[in-house]
Amino acid sequence: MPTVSVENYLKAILYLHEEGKEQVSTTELAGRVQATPASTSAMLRKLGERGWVEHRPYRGVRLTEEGHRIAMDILRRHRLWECFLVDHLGFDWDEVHEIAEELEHVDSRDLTNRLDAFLGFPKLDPHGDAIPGPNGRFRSVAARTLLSEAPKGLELVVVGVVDGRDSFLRHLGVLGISLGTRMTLQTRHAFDGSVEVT
Amino acid sequence: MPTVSVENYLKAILYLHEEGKEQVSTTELAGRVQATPASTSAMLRKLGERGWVEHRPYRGVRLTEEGHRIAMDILRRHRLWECFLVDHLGFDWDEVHEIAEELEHVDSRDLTNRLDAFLGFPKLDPHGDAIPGPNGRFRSVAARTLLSEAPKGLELVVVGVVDGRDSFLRHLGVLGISLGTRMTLQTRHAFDGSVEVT
DNA sequence: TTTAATTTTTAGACAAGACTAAAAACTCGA
DNA sequence: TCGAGTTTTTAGTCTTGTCTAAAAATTAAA
Repeated sequence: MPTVSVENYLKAILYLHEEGKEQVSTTELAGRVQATPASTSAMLRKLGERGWVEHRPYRGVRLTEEGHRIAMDILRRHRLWECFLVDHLGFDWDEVHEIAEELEHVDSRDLTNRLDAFLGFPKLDPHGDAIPGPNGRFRSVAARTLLSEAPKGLELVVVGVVDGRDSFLRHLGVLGISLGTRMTLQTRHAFDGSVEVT
Repeated sequence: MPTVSVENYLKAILYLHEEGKEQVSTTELAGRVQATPASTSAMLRKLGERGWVEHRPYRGVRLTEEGHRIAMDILRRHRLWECFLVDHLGFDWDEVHEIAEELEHVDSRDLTNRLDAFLGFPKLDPHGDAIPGPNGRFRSVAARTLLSEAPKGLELVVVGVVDGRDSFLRHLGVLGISLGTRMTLQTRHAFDGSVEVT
C-alpha cells in the first residue's frame, strides 16, 4: 500500500511521461512534488527498490509497468472526484484540483468503482482530460472529432484532414503525420488555437 | 492544521466523552486509537501544548472547547460521508465506516458544507447517529419520539411517559428521571430493547 | 581535452509518530 | 499506612519523509 507521499511521486512521474518525457530528471520531478532534489533522490531509490520505477542514477527515471498501473489508478480517482465536485457539488472547474488532490488518496477499489458508476462512467473530467478506466487505460472515445476539439490525454488516430491543399499535406509530412498516425494531444495554446502533440 | 493522527486522537476522546466519560484515561484512549499507552501519553502532552485537551498527568484528559469544536467537525465529516456512501453509492450501512474513516480527514470547509447541502442537510447518519451541524453542535430533532426509537447521541428532553403506573413512575424517580430531565441515549441492547442513558 | 558549470547523490540532522522496556506515580487492601 | 498491583510516564530506538551542506558525476565551453 503506497503512502500519500509515494503516490504523489508516482503521479508526478506519470504526468511528466504524459507530457512526452521518456526519462524524467530528478530536478524536474523535484519541482513537481515541491521537494528538494536531495529528497527526491532518496525517494527514487526507494521507489526503485519496490519495483515501481526504473532508476539509473544520474540518468533519469521511468515508471515500471506496475508503477504505471498504480499511477493511472491515482489519476483515475483524482479525475473522478473532480467530476463529482463539479457536477454534483456545484464547484467551478478551477476550484476542484486541490480538494481532489486529497480525495485521490482514499484507497478503496470498491469506492472508486461505485463513484465511477454513480457519475455515469464519464470519459473526461471537467478540464477536458481523459479519465482512466478500471483497467488502468484511458477509455477510447469512439467519436471522430477535429484535433482542435479533441480531449487532452487520449490516444488519437489520424483518419483524415479538413484542409486538403498540397502545401498543408507536405507540411504534415515534414512533421511525420499521415493517415493512421497515432498521437496524443499535449497542450492547446489559447493564443492562436495551435496544439502540441506527441 | 491537525494531522490525521491528531484528528484520530481528538475524535476518540470525543467518542469517550459522548459515552459519558468526563475524564478519559490514557489506557482507555490507547485502546481506542490502537496504540500503546506510551504513544498515547506522548500524544496527550502534545495535544495539551496545543490547547486542544486539558491533561493532568495521571489524572486523565478532557477536550478543551477548541478541541471539542475540532472533534465535532471530524465527526460531522465522517457521518456526512457515511450518508453519501449509503444513499448515493449504494453501500450497505455496515460497510461504510472504514471508508468514511479516511474521507473524514479531507479538510475543506467548503467541501463539507456543499456535501451537507447535496445530501439535504441530514440529521442522522445511516447508523442512526446524530450529525453535527456547521456550528459544531448537534441539530435538534423537533419531533417527539419514544425513547425506544430515539437516535443515539442527541440530547433528549423527557416530555411524558407512556406507562403511567405509580410503580413505574417511582422507578423513574429512583433513577432520577422526571419531566424535563435531559438525557442522551448511549446504547440500545438488542437482547431486551432496554437502553442506557446519561 | 581540460576546466567550469550544472545536476545528482551522499552524509548527517530533524520532526512526527510509533514501539519496548523500565521507572515513577497512583490506588487499595490488609 | 505500607506494600502489591495497576496505571502512567519517561527513556531510548525506529521508520518515513523531509531538509541543508558537501561530495561526486555529468555536461558544456573554450
